[in-house]
Amino acid sequence: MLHLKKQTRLHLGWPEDSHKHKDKHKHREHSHKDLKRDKERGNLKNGNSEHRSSSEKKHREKEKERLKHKDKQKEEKFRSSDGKYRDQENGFVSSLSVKVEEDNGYHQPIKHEKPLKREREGDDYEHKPKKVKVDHEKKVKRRKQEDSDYEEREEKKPKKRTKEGKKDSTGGKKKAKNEPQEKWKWWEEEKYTDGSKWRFLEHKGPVFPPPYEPLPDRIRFYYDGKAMKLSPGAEEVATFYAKMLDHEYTTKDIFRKNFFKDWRKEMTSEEKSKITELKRCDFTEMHEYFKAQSEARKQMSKEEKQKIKEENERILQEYGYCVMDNHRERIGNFRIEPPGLFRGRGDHPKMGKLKRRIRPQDIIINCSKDSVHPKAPPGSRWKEVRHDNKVTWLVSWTENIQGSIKYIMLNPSSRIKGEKDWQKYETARRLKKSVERIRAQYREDWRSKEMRIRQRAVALYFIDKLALRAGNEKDEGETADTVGCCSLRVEHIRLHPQMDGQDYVVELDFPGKDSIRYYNKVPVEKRVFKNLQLFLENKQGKDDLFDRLNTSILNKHLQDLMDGLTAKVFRTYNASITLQQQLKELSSSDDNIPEKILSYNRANRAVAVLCNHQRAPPKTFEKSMHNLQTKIDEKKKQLSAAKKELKAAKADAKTLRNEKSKKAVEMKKKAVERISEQLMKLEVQATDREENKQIALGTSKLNYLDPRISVAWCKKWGVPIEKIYNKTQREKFAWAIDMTDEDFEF
DNA sequence: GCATCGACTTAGAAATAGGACA
DNA sequence: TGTCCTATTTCTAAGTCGATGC
Repeated sequence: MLHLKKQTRLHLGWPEDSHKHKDKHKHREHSHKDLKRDKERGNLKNGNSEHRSSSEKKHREKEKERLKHKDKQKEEKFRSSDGKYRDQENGFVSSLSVKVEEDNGYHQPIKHEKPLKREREGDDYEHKPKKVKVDHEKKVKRRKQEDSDYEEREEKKPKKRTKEGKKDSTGGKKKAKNEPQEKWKWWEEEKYTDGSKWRFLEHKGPVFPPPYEPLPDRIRFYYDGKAMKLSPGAEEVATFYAKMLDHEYTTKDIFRKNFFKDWRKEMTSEEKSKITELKRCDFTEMHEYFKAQSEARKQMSKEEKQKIKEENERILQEYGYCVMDNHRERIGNFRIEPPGLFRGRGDHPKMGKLKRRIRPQDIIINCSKDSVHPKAPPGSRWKEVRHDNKVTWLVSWTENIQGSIKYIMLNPSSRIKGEKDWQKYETARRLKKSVERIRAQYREDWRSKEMRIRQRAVALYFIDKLALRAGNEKDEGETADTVGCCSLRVEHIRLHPQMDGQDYVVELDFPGKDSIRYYNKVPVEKRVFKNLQLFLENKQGKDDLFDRLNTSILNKHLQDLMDGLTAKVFRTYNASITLQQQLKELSSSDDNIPEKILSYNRANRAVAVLCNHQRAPPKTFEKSMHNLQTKIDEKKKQLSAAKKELKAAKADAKTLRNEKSKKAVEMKKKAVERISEQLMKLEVQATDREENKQIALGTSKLNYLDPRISVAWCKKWGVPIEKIYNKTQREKFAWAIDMTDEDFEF
């Protein structure tokens, strides 16, 4: 059983490994600290474990025992202190002021405009009985039928657009809210097979951030201690910095340097000649002003807050939805990113640079030719309006930091996202069928005569076993120095023929995505170890470990092994299969709902550890733990008092020997049991929270775990789905919730 | 074969909402 | 009713991977 202990990296289901290295693979730790913890607490149960304890009772006793002796030692930090990786300490960021949009020539929500044309979900859609799969022929037939339906519908469109649209301007949301049963089951329909993403797309375009509002005259900027009025352009950029004064970013040299350089570009020549050093600038008055503003916002009356809320809701209704193929779908991010200072993660060479304001002439609109095109704000034009139904985005622009394209796309609850998500898990399930063959293949390849094949095989082993990311090459100097599997360098790996009583231990230590540190010591098979030794020969720290490999080569090979297979499918597969295995092992019919949920969270946590999903400990973590501890202490006192009372009652019963006193004993006994139970729950909660301190569950839940596993589990064990998925998550996974039976197997 | 681009998914932090509690 | 926490939502950076062009 998985005991109440710190989570360690799981051992995935590896038959070949287990028969060859049974004992060694027990220790697939996540870090030094986990290694230590494991030693202290025994290993996390793994998928192949032969030591599954059968009794839940035993488990609970052990749990209690462990809790009693819980090691209070502070956790060793995941991150190294050499500044190479992201410091996850949260700094405070002063929030931007919220302003009501004004007409500045930019797009802003316009009241009482012609309402968005909306055809209710299901208007034309013929509801079909629930089913999980449709066979191919049927699918094609259906899609064809739909296409002709579509054409018919499209013909009717213009009329509806003007008439019905107006009539239905505000009713849509209410209707949707009141009648959730009307939700469109896109998963019962056919997918497009021609590569197109939609047939009809209509939307209102993006919402621009409010224009810059100059500071009141009383708020001054000081240079060399002297007040100085800045030009509006320079002042705006200065406010970006002023707002971040409390943030750790402003202590970083690169950030300051980049900011100052870009700021000077916005200055008048006079300002430029005066302001030559950042350290002589004093933004504190501005900073205080924004802090006061944010405070004032918090102090707003209920009515004021309500008004803002209503206004936001109105904007959401108007701009937050589009019509795609006859269905009103929620847009994910319909607001244009406001200007500010770039917050790159880790040691990002561009942090602090000015992220410029996006104007309508920067924007490309994508919509149907025959839709009502979004209007550019008065006095402006879009860069382009195109009609590309081979893509899913509605709006795009090029950002000025990396020169990359940003998009406005649909919400995860939309058909277009959901279909893709579903497909992703189906690919992972196909991998399940092929994984043994693929593993056998790469094991064979470890012995290849060709170096490139050996490298490919060892890299794939890491991707499979450790759920590493592929690791594309990155532009040096343009982004933070992070790596994935294929881009690992010599400096990221150490080989230990023997370590902590284990043979062939590989120590991995590198900055991964978002500069999150990956640290792991893992015993590998001898052949892998020998290969790694070979790869390292005559190389320096900065050299690539896999110099004959890149993600393109790897993915091409994977494509040959299985249709649709890429490196990231392994992460999805291993995450989902781990969840399923863990849920099987941890769930017990003896458990009550909270205990079952705890098991679920543990299974989820096992995946998060596997995928190295870390988070900064919440700012209030220590405090909240302290509060919980206080509750526990109080409960303990209560328990000892109850025990005393029980003892006294027993003594009474012994002397009195009557029914009443016997009853009293029973009552007191029950009280003791009840309080014990409550205490245990609190302690479990504390452990759960402690275990979660630096682990983020959300990412895996949202992106890696086939929701059907969770839905099936909920159904099987009678756990309400709401306990596992919140509203947003239920919307995203509506397809899985609707189609999954309790016997679903990933 | 490579560099670059474009589209899309995955990611943690920050902002905000809302519920528990005094 | 206000305050404090936690949970949820929003935001946008940072990945993956296929297409394209030379």
